[in-house]
Amino acid sequence: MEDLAARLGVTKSAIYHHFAGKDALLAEALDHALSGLEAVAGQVRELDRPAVERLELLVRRSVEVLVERLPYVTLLVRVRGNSDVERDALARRRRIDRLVAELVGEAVSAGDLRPDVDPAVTARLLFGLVNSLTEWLRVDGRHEAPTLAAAVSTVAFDGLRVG
Amino acid sequence: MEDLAARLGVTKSAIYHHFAGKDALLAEALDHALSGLEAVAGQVRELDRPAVERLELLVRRSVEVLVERLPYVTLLVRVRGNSDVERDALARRRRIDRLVAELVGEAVSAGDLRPDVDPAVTARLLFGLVNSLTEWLRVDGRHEAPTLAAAVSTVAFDGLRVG
DNA sequence: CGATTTCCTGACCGTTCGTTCAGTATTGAT
DNA sequence: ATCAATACTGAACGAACGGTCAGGAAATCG
Repeated sequence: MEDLAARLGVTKSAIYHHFAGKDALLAEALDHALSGLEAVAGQVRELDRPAVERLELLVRRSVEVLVERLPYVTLLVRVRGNSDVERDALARRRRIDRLVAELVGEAVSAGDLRPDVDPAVTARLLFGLVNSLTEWLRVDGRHEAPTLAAAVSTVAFDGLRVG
Repeated sequence: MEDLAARLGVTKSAIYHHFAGKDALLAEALDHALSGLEAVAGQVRELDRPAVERLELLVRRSVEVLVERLPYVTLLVRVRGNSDVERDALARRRRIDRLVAELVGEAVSAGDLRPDVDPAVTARLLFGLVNSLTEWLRVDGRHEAPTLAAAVSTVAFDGLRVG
């Protein structure tokens, strides 16, 4: 809170004028990440297309949300459940993860995704890949969201190897 | 330190009998992760094989080290550089990342990896994928290291899609 | 203009947490 | 049995940190 206040050029008290406490501040920030991700999840869920296509769209849109709301998603992926607020965020995240797992399962059943890798593992690797962007991405114009989304999608679905 | 002491069933002072301080403890733990990863990096570097093969071997071996030393690698990937010890660890990690980037570059030049994705991005996605295992992996016998290494390698190099 | 709400400061409180240290068992070698 | 090294405990210290509160500018409105 002190660092944050210093960065804002105000005192800690000023922050407490606008937010009930550290937790409330965290909750708002996490909600900004989660609401974006939940929006694309809902959007994808209602789509009347094969599971693979919906999954790929979910991945691409998630990357776009991640780029657009990078600081908030970065915060989200670092949450470990050390407080009620964090546990609530994890619960919301898990709901999205479940959608991913479902789509992977459907896509495997439909014969569009390889069945030789455990679907549960596939789902986790898929979003591990997406979320790993927060480890190095900087919004400096060097990486456009759609380009990055395409790269992630290509690597995940088609692999790095040629031929 | 308090939590740690409690978990060990001793007082905090007992820890300070064996370690100079929190930083020294962290340094040893991080070194245990880094030495393992550096070992496979060195092993791969000396191999006289095509870059793709060396890269794939590096990925598989890294997954095995990650599984074998899970708590330590988990610690490592959470380090952000908030102290000298953490910055030293990051520097060592970056050296390994550079090897990955070099191998990806070579493999692309050799025509074995797709050139339509920025090699720097490819390298980061590749190890983002590997390191994302720390987010959910639990060593409970449900996931054998070689199986997991194969899954990661398959997804990264051949992709999820069939055909 | 005055009144009220909004925004913010500065000082302070209580807790947490890494660390220190004097003293005490425990172990092992001679 | 003696001595010394080793392995701790318990109490305390001090800095860091989240949070509170009385009061004062600054903006807003009738």
